[in-house]
Amino acid sequence: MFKKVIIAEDLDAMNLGIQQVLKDLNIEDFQHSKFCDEAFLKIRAAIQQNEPYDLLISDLSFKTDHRKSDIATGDELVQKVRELQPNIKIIAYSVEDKSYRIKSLFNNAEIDGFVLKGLNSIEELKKAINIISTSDQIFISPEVASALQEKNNYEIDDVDIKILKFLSAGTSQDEIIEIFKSTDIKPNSKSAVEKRLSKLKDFFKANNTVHLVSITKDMGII
Amino acid sequence: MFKKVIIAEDLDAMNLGIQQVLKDLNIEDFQHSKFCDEAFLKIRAAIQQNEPYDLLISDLSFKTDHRKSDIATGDELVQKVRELQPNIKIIAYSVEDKSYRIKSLFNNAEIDGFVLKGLNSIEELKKAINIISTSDQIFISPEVASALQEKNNYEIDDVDIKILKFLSAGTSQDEIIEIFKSTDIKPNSKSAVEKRLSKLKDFFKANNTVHLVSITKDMGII
DNA sequence: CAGTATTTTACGGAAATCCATAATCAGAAA
DNA sequence: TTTCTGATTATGGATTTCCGTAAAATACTG
Repeated sequence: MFKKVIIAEDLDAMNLGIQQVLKDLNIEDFQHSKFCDEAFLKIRAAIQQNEPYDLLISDLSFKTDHRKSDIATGDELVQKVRELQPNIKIIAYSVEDKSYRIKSLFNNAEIDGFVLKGLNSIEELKKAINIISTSDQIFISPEVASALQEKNNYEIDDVDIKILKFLSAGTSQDEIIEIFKSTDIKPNSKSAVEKRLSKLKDFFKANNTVHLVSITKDMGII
Repeated sequence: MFKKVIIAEDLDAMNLGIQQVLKDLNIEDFQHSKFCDEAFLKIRAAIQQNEPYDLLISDLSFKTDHRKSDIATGDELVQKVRELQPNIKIIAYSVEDKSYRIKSLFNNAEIDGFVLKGLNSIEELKKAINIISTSDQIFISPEVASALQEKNNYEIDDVDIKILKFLSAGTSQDEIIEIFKSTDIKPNSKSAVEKRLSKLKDFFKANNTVHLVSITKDMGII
């Protein structure tokens, strides 16, 4: 079982629930952080003191802080922690149920577990901790387990996401092309951007650009 | 102080926090529901048994249920409860920080308090309960208090929202006009819809329709 | 190197939208 | 009734997006 655990979660009411889980599992040594960068600093300090954490339990969405913080989202935190301490176990604990984002957490940050905050998430969190502490298996809440099986035949790349983000920020296609040209982004012709958009609309079954942006916003891609 | 309280909140981990608050305030008689319609039925039953609730603490967003439910969101719940039992006190307890939606809760459902889930929301919830139980004042978390002061000089009406919703669902302007004509919605000419859109873009400082839908989605209007 | 495939770019017409102006209509006031 | 006012509708042209086709550039293969 894990000896030393850190929790990154900003909602105080939610923190109580997680701490209850750890107490039930007889894990005494845990800290929690309400801010992403604070959590990161604690993890780094623990490594330097030769007493690294075994487990990070992290929320994904944090209230945007008044002070400007280096790490704003749980996704970033998890990513950076994985780079800093490759052997730490990570559980994401979130209401996020968009398969695209969950899959990306497993693939990119190589998290070990994903627990969906929900009606019985406390029990699920316990189960996740048990499984992950005793084996190298991953855990994922049953409601979203299908996310990992979906195979995206078509891969959405960085440029696609850039285009979508610009569109949702009110940039016209022509302006996007200008920006791409001036910042040396590879395919920057009118037709290239148009073709990408058309592929995206096809992929997401969107009737038009407005619809496309609406869908991808809902999915949490942008 | 309140004698009988009901909580509508689906996340089990969050429930623990709220219950802690009630215990701290020596409120013994409370129930919680994980589903909106369940909460509504309990409130109605309590009235029929002549033991109505004094206070409803409700979340706003609920996981969409597998079973189809009559009441899907906290907004609806709060609205219906207010109609059913006008004298009940209602506190909304949510991460929602969009001023438009908060204002609408106070104006339409006449909630008595709004507590923003956050770093210190447990203390705020206590304070809210204290204030509301002893007076007819309203309570609103300081971070979002400004929501009530903003005066929208321009009022967005139902038709505006219908248009925005259709747009974000991929309906073209022409199709919207068709739909409006066939369902007898008052201004249903091409130019009327265009004019409304242009006003909306002006109001929300949107560069184009994609931007407009993106902004209004972010604001929680659609 | 020649030949083939894939990607990127170019072009052009159709469709949709954007936007300003003018005509029409309905209700209120004179 | 007439006149005024504001709201709705109509019209037309500029701009943007949409979408297919084709040329050009690049990569890949034997």
